[in-house]
Amino acid sequence: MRNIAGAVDISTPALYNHFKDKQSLYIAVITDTFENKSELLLQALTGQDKPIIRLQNFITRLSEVLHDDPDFHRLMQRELLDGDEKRLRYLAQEVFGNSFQHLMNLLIELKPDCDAHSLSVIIIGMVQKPYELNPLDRFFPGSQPTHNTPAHITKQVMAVVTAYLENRP
Amino acid sequence: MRNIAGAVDISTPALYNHFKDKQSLYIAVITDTFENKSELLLQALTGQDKPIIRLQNFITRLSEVLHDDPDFHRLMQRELLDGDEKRLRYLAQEVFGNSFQHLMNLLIELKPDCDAHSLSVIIIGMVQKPYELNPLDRFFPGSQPTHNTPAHITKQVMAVVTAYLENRP
DNA sequence: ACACTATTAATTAACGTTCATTAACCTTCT
DNA sequence: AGAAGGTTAATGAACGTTAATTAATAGTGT
Repeated sequence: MRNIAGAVDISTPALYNHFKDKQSLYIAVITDTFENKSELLLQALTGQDKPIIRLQNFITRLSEVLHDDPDFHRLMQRELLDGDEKRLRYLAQEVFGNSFQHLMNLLIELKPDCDAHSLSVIIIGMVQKPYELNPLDRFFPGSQPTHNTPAHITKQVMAVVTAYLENRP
Repeated sequence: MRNIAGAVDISTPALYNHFKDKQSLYIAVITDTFENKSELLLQALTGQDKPIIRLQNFITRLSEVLHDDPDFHRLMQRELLDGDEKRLRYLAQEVFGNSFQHLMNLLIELKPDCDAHSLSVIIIGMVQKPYELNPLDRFFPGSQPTHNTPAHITKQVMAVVTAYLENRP
């Protein structure tokens, strides 16, 4: 609370005129941050384009969001680690549930016999992990900063995913 | 420190007979935990089997490790979020660097023209994300506990990866 | 137009906890 | 004798929060 107050140049108790306590300030931050982002993702998934293009738009958008706003990513990871049940349920149902459902529908359109749920999780993992691993990756052999741009990630992920979607067993 | 002391049934100051301070206790925990796991992964990658089988062994092993020891996963995520540069360098170079290098070599064997670094990160993402998303996923539509077993994850990830590896453009 | 009042939002000072850590001392083996 | 490992009590810092007070702003009756 002292740090936040300092960052906006007011005294610590003045914060309490705007937020009841630390918990409700935190929830306000979470709500504001996540609702903006989920709106962006939903747009990409529900456009007028062909399914494969919508998938690509989603991957690009998710990648951009993670790239442009590292705080969003950190906040998400922190919630996944330590969020209590109530907040996680809110995030799952009210914030990201809709996008996740649309992603699954999209994948079923593209490959009717696929396990849409598992595949959705896997795709999110492919996109997000480069950013997550970044602090470690900097010290890995073969690491290049260009590997963490949305364009590069989209290209790589799409290559893998389309190979799977077009694969007729 | 109080909690840890309580968990091993000694008073808090008694901890200081065994660890200089909280920081060095934490580092001891990290070192112990991660060195065990990286050894397991390295074994899977460097066996006598055919490359594709070694890849599958790696995916299975990583999945098992994450599944059987949730504390390992949490510790890893926490380090990625908040670890200072020194600790991250140690983890990258001394603990996981070797495995990462072997994973890249393996992928180049399987698909010489691939971007081994990006693909390695992507594969790790596919395996790890189901566990990472688990707290949220429980509230998603279509979520099933069986989706988080090592066997299921290995199957799904291998299906996607082999489709990409076998894909001849 | 103007005094009166209520609300909002800021300030300084302080309180009560919790936390990691240390000091001083005791017990028990070798 | 002394090293190892335990205890209780105390210390100082950091943290979230409240109390008491004050300055500024908006609304209202005259």
